[in-house]
Amino acid sequence: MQTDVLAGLNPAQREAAEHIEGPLLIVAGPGSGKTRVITHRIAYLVRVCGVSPYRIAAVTFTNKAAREMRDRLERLLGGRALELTSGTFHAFCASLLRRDGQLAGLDRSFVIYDQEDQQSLLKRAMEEAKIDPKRYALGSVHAAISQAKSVLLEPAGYATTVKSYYEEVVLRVYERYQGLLAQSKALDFDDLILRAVRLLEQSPEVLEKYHSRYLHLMVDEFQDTNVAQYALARLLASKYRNVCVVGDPDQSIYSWRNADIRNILSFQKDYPDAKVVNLGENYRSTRNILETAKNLIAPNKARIERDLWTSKDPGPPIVVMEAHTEGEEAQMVVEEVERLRKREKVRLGDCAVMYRINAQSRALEEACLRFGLPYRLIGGLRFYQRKEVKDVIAYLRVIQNPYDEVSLTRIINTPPRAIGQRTLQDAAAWARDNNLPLYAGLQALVDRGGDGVLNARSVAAVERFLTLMVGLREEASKMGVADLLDLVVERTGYRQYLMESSDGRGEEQWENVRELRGQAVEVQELVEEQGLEAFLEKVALVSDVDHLDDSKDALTLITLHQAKGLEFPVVFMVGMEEGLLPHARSMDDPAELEEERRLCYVGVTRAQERLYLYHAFRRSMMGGSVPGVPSRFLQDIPRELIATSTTARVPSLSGMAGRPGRGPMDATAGGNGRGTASQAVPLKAGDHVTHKQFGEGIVVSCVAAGADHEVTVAFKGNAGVKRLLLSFAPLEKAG
DNA sequence: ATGTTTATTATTTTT
DNA sequence: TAATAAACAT
Repeated sequence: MQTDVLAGLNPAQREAAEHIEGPLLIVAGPGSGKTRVITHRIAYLVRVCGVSPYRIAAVTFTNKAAREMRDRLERLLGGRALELTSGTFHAFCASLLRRDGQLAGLDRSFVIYDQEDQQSLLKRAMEEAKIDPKRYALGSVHAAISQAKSVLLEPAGYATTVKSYYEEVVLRVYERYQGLLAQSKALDFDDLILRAVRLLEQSPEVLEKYHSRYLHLMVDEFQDTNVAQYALARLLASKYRNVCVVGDPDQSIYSWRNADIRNILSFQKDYPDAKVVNLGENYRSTRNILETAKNLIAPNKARIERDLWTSKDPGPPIVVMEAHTEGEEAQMVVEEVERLRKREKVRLGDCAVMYRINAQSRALEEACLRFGLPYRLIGGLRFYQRKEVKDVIAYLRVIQNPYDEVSLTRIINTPPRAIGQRTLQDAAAWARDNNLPLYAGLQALVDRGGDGVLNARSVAAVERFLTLMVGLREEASKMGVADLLDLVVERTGYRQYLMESSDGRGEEQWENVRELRGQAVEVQELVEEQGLEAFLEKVALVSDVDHLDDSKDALTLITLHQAKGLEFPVVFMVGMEEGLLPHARSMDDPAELEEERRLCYVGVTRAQERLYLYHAFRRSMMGGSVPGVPSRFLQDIPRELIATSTTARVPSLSGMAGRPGRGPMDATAGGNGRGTASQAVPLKAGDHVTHKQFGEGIVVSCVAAGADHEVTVAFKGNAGVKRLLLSFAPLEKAG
C-alpha cells in the first residue's frame, strides 16, 4: 500500500511526501515535480495514514492551480478528493467570512470589490477627504492602502506608523475608504484576508471550529504569500502545527503585490523544527535550458544558492536573435513557429510567446493574423473587466446587496435613463447629509418628492429606476441566476442598449454577456438554491487564466507573470532589451532589478525543449522609436549554449558596415529554413548554394557560432543578403 | 443630459 | 501611438 502511493517519486520527493507530522518547508525548483509531491503527499495522508480528506486544506494562489491539484488528486483518491478543501486564499477567506463573519459584524451578503471597484470607491474617498488627485495619484494611494492591509494594518494601526506627510494623506483617505466600503457592505481583496485573520484572532469559538476541522494545512507558491496570508496560515495551523509550505524564492515575482519572500525566513524562525526538503532535480527542461536558467539567476545577491540538475540531454542550443523592429521580431517568431510545425511536427499548442508587457502582444497578434496562425491571447482585455460583463454583474450585485454603491452608481444610468451626473451627485450629497446609504437616500428623496434637491423630472426618473430594481429583487428569489440574468438584460433594456449602441461592437458585447450567462447556467446547475450568491462570489474571485482553454490548437501569447506555473515545449521570449526586461522602472532599484531577473528566470524555465530569445534593434515605444540595447540578462548566458548571436556582427559587403544589427532588406532571415539539413563539412566563401525559399546564392562567409555555423549568403534577385544558421537553413550546395 | 474635443499618460495584475 | 479621462460645447 505504502509503496503504491509513493511509487515513482524520487528520494527527495518521497522524503517530503512522507513527512507528515510537524512543519515542513519544501523548496521546489522549477519543473521539480512540485504538484506531484503535493498530491502524492495528500494521497499518502489519506490512504496510508488514514486521515480524512475532509480534514486537509490546501491553499493555492490561483483557481487553476487549485483545480489542477484536485484533478490530479481525483486520479489518486477517486471521489474522496472532493472532500478536500482546496482553493485560493481569497476564496477560503470569503467562505469563512460568509459563514462566520456575522460575529465580526459582517453582513452575510457582502460583495467583493475588484481592482476597478476599489479604485472608483477610492476616488470618491479622495474627493471626500479633499485630496488633490493631481498631487496624489490614485494608483499610488491605492498601493499604499493595499500594502498596509497586507501587513495587517487597519487605519488605527497604520496611524501609529505614519512618518511622512504623504502617509498622513494616505491615512486620511484610508479611513474614508474603509467607511465607504462598510457603507457599501463590501470587502476588497485585501480585506478578505485581513478580516479573516482578525476573526480568527478575536473569536476563540471560530478558531476552535477551524482547528478541530483541519488537521493538515498545505500552502502552495509560498514565496508569493504576503504577511497577512502567512498570518492566516499560522493561525490555522497553530493547534497541530502540521503545516507544509511549498515554494521557490527564485520564482518570486509578485513583490509589487506585497508578496514577501521573507515569509520563508519567518517560517524557519517560527518553526525552528521545520523539516526542509530541497527538490532540485528538474524533469521539465533540456540541460541547455536548465544551464541557461542557472546562469541567469546566479548573479542575484539576495538568494540562497541551490543546485538544480537534470538527467536530460543537452537538446538544441538556445537561439538568440536580433530583429530590426518589433514587427520583424514578431514575424521571425511566427515564421519559426511555422517551420517547427512543418519540419519538426511541433503542435501550435506546444508553443508560447512570452513578453514583459501586454502592449508587446500587439505586434505578435498582427503577425499571427497576417500569417493566418491561430493564437490565444492570455490577459489583455480581460473578460471580467469588460464593460458589458461588469455592467450585468453590477445589476446582479445591486439585486443581492442594494447598499453596493459602486455597482449602483455604475448602472443607475446605464442604459441612459435620464439620471445624469448632476442628479446623482445631488442625491448622493443629500443622502450623505442625512446619513443614509445611497439606495435608501434615493428612496427617501422619491418619497419626499425631491425635497427641493431634485426636480420633478429627476424624481420621476429615479422612481422608475427604483421600481425596476424592486421588481427585479422580488423576482430574484423565485428563479435561478441564469434566468435572473435573462430577466435583467430584458427588463432593464440593457440588451437593447448594447445592440443599438453606435460603435458597432454590440454583437460582440452581447456575445460576452451570453458567455457570462453560460457561467451562470453552470452555477445554477451546481447549487440547489438560486445560486446568485455563489455566482457573484465565483465571478469576483476568478481570473482569466483560469479558463485558459487548451482545446484548440493555437499559439499562446502570454506575459511572463502569467506564464508562471505553466510549461511549453517551445518558448519564445521577445523584447529581451534593456528597458523592457529589465523594465525601465525597475532599473534603478537593485531589489527590483533582482525581481526582473527572476522574471526572466521564470520565463526561461517554462521551456521544455526549445528556447528562443529575441531582441530588436529598434523598438517603438509610446509613439517614438528607441534603439534596443540587448538585455543585460543575455550577457549571463554562456556562449556555448547559444546557437547564434546576430548582435553586433554584420556582413560588410552590403554597404552597412559599422551599423550594428541587421539590414533593412533582411526582413525574414533566421525564421526560415529547416532543422534537418546539417552538413558534415561547413560551407566556405564562394560556394554556390540554393535555398528552398530564397533560391540561388553565393556564400559570403561561414563562421562558427557555438556548436553551429552561421552562414552569410548573398542571394540572387530581391532576397538580398541573409545570415542563416547552418543547422536550421535548408541550404543545398549547388553543383 | 449627452456628444465632442482636448489632455494626459503609459509594468507586471494569482485575487 | 492609442486609449482613456476630463473639460467643453451643444
